[in-house]
Amino acid sequence: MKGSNTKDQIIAEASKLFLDEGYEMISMRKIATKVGCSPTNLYRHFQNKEDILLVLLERGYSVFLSYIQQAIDQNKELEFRIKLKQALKSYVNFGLENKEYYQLMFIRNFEHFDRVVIGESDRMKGFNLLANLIQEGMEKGLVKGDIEVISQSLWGLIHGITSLLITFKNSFHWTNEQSLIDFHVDTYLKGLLK
Amino acid sequence: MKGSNTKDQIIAEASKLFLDEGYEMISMRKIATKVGCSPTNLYRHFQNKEDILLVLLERGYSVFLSYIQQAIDQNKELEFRIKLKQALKSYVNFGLENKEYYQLMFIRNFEHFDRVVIGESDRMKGFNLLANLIQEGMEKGLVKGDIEVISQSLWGLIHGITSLLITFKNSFHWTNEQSLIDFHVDTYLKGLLK
Amino acid sequence: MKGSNTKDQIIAEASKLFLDEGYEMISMRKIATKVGCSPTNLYRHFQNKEDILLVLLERGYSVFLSYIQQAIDQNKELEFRIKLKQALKSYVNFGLENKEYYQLMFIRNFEHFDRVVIGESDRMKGFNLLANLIQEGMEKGLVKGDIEVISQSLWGLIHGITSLLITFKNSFHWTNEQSLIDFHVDTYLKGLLK
Amino acid sequence: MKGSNTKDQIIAEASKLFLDEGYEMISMRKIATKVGCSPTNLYRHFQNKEDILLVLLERGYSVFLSYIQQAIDQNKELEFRIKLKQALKSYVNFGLENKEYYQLMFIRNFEHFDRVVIGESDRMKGFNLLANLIQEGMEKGLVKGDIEVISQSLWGLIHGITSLLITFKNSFHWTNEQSLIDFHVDTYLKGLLK
DNA sequence: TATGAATGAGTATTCATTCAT
DNA sequence: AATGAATGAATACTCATTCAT
Repeated sequence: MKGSNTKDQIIAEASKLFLDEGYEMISMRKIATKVGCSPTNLYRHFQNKEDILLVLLERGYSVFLSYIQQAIDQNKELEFRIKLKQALKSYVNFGLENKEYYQLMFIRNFEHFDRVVIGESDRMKGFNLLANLIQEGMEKGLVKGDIEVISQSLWGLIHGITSLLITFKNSFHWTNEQSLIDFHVDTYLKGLLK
Repeated sequence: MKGSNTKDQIIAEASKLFLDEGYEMISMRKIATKVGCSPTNLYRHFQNKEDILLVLLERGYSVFLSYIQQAIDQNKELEFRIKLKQALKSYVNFGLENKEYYQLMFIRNFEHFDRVVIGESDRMKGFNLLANLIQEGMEKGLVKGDIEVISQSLWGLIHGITSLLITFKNSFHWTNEQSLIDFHVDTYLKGLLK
Repeated sequence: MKGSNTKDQIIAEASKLFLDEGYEMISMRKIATKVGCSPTNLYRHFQNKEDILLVLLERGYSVFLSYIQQAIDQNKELEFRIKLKQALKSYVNFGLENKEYYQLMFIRNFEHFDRVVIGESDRMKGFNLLANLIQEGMEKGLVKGDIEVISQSLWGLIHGITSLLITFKNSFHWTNEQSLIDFHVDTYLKGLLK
Repeated sequence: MKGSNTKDQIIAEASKLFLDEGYEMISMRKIATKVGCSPTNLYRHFQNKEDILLVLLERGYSVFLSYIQQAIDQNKELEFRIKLKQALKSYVNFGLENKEYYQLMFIRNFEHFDRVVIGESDRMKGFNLLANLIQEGMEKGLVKGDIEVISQSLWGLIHGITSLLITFKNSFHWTNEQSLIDFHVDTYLKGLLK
């Protein structure tokens, strides 16, 4: 009828496997076995292994952007501090709710794959949404400093907590996730704003 | 000193290769070629490929701890804020000056390798040095809150900026590194400290 | 006429591909892509890949025989030397004007394909037309010697120049084709005929 | 001690297989099986499949040149006609005594393999030895015409009989090989000389 | 301290072909 | 008359590793 079911299955299994064991450790055979089809059949749906990753990344970026955009849209009319905080939390939540995507998009670096560079601009789009917010804060006199420095620092702030929670999710004793994130963002914003 | 020269060469070449192309992409043959010896010879010095990584991680943790410890020792007598800031900056500098180690220790996750778990306690030691500092700040009344939450947030803060600078060192236009780090830490500490 | 258009297209594309890259290098998928249909569809028109080759060879032999026969018919009443020369030139021209067929029929050897043996008798028919001519020459007292030896030598003569011109058409600097062939045949016939 | 025995074995088995079934039909596995070693081991001795072919061709060209050169050297002082005939027969004999080499060098065309082009110049060397002989004949007034045309025609003469005897060795009833070759060359030379 | 020879298991990928529609 | 989905078997090649020397 609509999209092939197998293709979706492949994406689902591949993203799980890629996160759990790493892209290079996963063979087409392993994916096929999980999906329950022949390795050959994977090539009906994707040009090659890299192509699976590419499609995965594209989906990831699209979901990512919708997270950020939605947070900004929903809090349009609210106070700047709240709007900014919600956007930052949205970023972290995207990561925690989509660990596979986050890892592939922001922790691993696939730029040596030529075709993956496409994704770069998508990563940029998300970054720019953040930068625009900061710009707004500066215009309102709530934020001071170099907009590039501030944006990059903010990215570091939220990437740090997100990636740690993903990478060491099992090997470190984390306090309650949401309080940690709240504290993290609040503390930084207390220093940044006004 | 003691260890053979070849062994050091192997570690040097392996760590470069592991960072540049990823642990899984590097074969024993590639390492041997770089070192200029036979693949077989690697096995005289290391049990297997995983063992090279293990030794590498051990060295990395040792260097890492010395960075943090030194920062704390050197600023023992200074104001708490400065001491803390220097410790945090030390962490970041360790990463930037030892990108290979940092990536293997904090960005990649090798916990599926049984023997690597040993390293966990070393990572913990570094974390505890930080936590002790916070403890000191709390005792002095300069910091308030849950010590675990604060330590983890602080780790997120500095891991974020460090890992971004390493992972996307070529594919993102960064502002001046040191000013960025200064701003990053200062802003957060402004919010954290009394 | 009768056969579907697709079947002709398949034969046309397949023979080009087989010559350019070799029978083994060409996959059903490549043929299908060139034709612009699905690989599956090839099997509606041919039993399998070998069958495509077989049909191709059959067509080739039929064209081949018509070349030789026509040369003989058209020069029936002329002097023997001219008749023979025209027949020989016809052979060469068949090759040069049908390089794909010539290569498959006379340069490659597909006798390990059971079904291809059928073609053998066709190759024989062409050979026999030549032998008959020689027979005629012997009866007229113009040619002397063992008819088998002469026929085989003649075949070698024209096969040599034809196959070289086809196989090394790009990698050797040939003089003018037709003068070369004329010289080739004339020189030999000068030695052969009375 | 001297050269690895396995390498020679590989070359021996590969050349047989390449002739019998064709380069493309032969897999590394098949070669390894014949040799009695693992497929992997082939890669210790050759970079890849193409490299086996390349080494084979190089050996072939070297043997080929020695055949021709020897014939010329040995008959240096003899009458031109005999010298030329011996050179031509040498060419044919090289083919018949080294069918695998001849097929790979003169019947198949591997020029789409970049590295094989090297061989081109070697093929040229053999051709030039022939051309030089003709040149000598022309200087002695025994041969008349365009030297290029004559050389190419001569090549066609001997390639034709050689390649037919190799390609259709089993599927055609040949008269006695040596008488056929003698007749073939003699007839042509009768037309060519004086 | 080092290496050349070797291998079993694995890699991504392509093959000719079939089947249900 | 044609196709999309699928596959088992094969392809060239690379892997980490071992063993005899």
